[in-house]
Amino acid sequence: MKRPTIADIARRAGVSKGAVSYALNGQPGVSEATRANILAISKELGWQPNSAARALNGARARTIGLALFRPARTLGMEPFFMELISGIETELADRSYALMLQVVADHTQEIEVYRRWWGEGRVDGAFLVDLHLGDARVEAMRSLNMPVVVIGHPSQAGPLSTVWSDDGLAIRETVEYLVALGHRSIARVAGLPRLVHTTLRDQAFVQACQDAGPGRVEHLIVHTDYTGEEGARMTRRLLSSPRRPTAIVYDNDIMAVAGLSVAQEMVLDVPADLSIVAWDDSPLSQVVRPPLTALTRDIPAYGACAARQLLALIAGEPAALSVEDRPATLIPRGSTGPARGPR
Amino acid sequence: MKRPTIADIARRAGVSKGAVSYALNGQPGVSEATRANILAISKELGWQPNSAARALNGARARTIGLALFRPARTLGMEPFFMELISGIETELADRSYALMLQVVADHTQEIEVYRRWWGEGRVDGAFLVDLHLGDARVEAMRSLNMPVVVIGHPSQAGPLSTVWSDDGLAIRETVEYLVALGHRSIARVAGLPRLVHTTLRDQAFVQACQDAGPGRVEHLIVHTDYTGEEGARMTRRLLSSPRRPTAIVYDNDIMAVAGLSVAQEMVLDVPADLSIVAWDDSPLSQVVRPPLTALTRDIPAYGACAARQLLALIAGEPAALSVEDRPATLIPRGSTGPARGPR
DNA sequence: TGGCCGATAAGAACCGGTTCATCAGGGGGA
DNA sequence: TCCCCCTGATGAACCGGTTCTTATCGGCCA
Repeated sequence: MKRPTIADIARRAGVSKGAVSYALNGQPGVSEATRANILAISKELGWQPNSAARALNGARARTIGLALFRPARTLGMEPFFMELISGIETELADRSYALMLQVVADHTQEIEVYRRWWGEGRVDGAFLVDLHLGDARVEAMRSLNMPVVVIGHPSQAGPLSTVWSDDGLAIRETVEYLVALGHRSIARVAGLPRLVHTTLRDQAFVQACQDAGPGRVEHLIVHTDYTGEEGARMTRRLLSSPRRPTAIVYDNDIMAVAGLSVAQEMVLDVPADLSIVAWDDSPLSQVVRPPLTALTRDIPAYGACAARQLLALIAGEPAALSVEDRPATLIPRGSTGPARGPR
Repeated sequence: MKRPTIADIARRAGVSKGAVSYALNGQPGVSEATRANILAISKELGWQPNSAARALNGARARTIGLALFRPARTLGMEPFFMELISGIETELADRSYALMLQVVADHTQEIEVYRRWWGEGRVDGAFLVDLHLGDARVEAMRSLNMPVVVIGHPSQAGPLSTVWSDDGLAIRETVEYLVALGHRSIARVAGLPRLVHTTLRDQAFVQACQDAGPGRVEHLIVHTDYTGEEGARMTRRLLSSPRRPTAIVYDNDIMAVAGLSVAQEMVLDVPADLSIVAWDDSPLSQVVRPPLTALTRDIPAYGACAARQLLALIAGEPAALSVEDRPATLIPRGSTGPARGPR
């Protein structure tokens, strides 16, 4: 009861293997009558192409790789990756591409995994996420000559194709909104300092505050590892300092929620005493009291965009080196309001 | 600049393809001197085995499949799957197995994907999650004869191997705890009614309430789709009813947090007026005020356990049909307390 | 010195497809 | 009537490994 092969079909139909191959692939070289007969027999036998045999002839693996370097625990917390993956999937599923996923312990292992996958012909291309300054993965992927799309800002991506959105714009919008509300001391609780998008957001944040007028807006940035614990700790520190900020912008929703809890624990009213803005919207942000003002973006669409880009690259189609997706937009909710008091 | 093959190595070493194959796979048939030489050359050339060619000889694909039927959006919200996947990954990564992931639109498509993957020899086995009553996937997988591990209770899994934990026990523990705190009216905000684990939890919940003594504890179950919106809506309904429960047990943390917000919005004190318990712990549960009492389990460990089971099945090792993982345990936090008032 | 055995290696077949070169046969044009 | 070309189909080579069969060589023992 083994799986039928094209040789079985050929025998049944009384033709050669070659004819069967042509018939099944819709290629010329067989008459319509024979083709119909072969198709009928293959259906009857329940034939499925063996992808290994096809791959051996230089065909695509029809699979895309994604190695994620994230501690297992944080993966569960951050909706970002799951949403990104589901967005990628929507695009891949249509063309019956699969996604090969592996969680890795560090970037060295990540490179190793990609090298193996590519070397073994298991994937046709891959994504790179969370680029940091001087990222070794860029050079490694370039030398592999594997189709790669970087999900993130092009600045550190070298010759690699990128899909990105303008975080600076979103930060600027946020700062201007807070300044308009009368805030004159704004803090930013940022993510990992080495990541490209963190530094870009940092720069944009500082710039936007300075642009509000010389010495008009005090600004402060602290870095974290994205966890709620760190977010809470940093918030506690900020709120205990003599020059307490009246608004805090967090780099993800987990930290924003943690920060909100700390504020309430310290009997501060949000938004009267403190305004809070979260980067990345999620049900979490909407469910707390007050609901959080958030920078929202369509992450699945972002993933889908990256997938399209990678598929085009793999197909050898002409594709832009860098594709800019829509920037995040500010959704004001209950956690932001006018700054209280004089000054 | 093509990828080197064993033929290239053979030529360089002046030996036959067969000898190279034996040398690279640590099999007898070549002298130690030749083996060392071949290994050196293969390293120098940067040779990688072509997985397609290996698979063609009946070798394993060294890949496991997971097709997920979940609306893209909920995937991002629920930490469960990401944690499960990261747990599976830890086990797979060690043996350099990869995980093939695909998000599907319904169970029919899920079966189709598995049939294709298996037929094409792309995966060696697969997981089945979220079994529902009379699930067509069970029969489909059985007829495919593909190694499969069901993640969930064995009751509907037919002849398929399962990895599960005793949800009933956890529910019972929770109810007994609430009853001991003096609660006499307990509601359960459950998940999708057709899922096996939902009905099992439902039954256990009712049983535990009845076991507290005839007519002693009022109980009520409402079903939802696991979203925060539904959780909020149901909570609002429960709390507005004349016979308001003094404790609510939610089937996930998202709904529990949403429920907490609703309670606070209705100016009820948690836990004085209402006790809240969440199924599945997450940073989310700990970050809100008060932190939620939760049924916590080690989901990554659960996934790792399932992965071990599946790998054993694939290897043809003797494996138990059904493996029971540790049940969830109750972590009391600030959201539960004594029921207020008389009765 | 001849014969036998084990170690080592070569060579070929095979896995299941794709693709190229080749060929038979029939129809049409000169 | 002859020749050419096109269609439909065949058979073989090939992809990159694994594995089985066969061959060679050297050493050991009688």
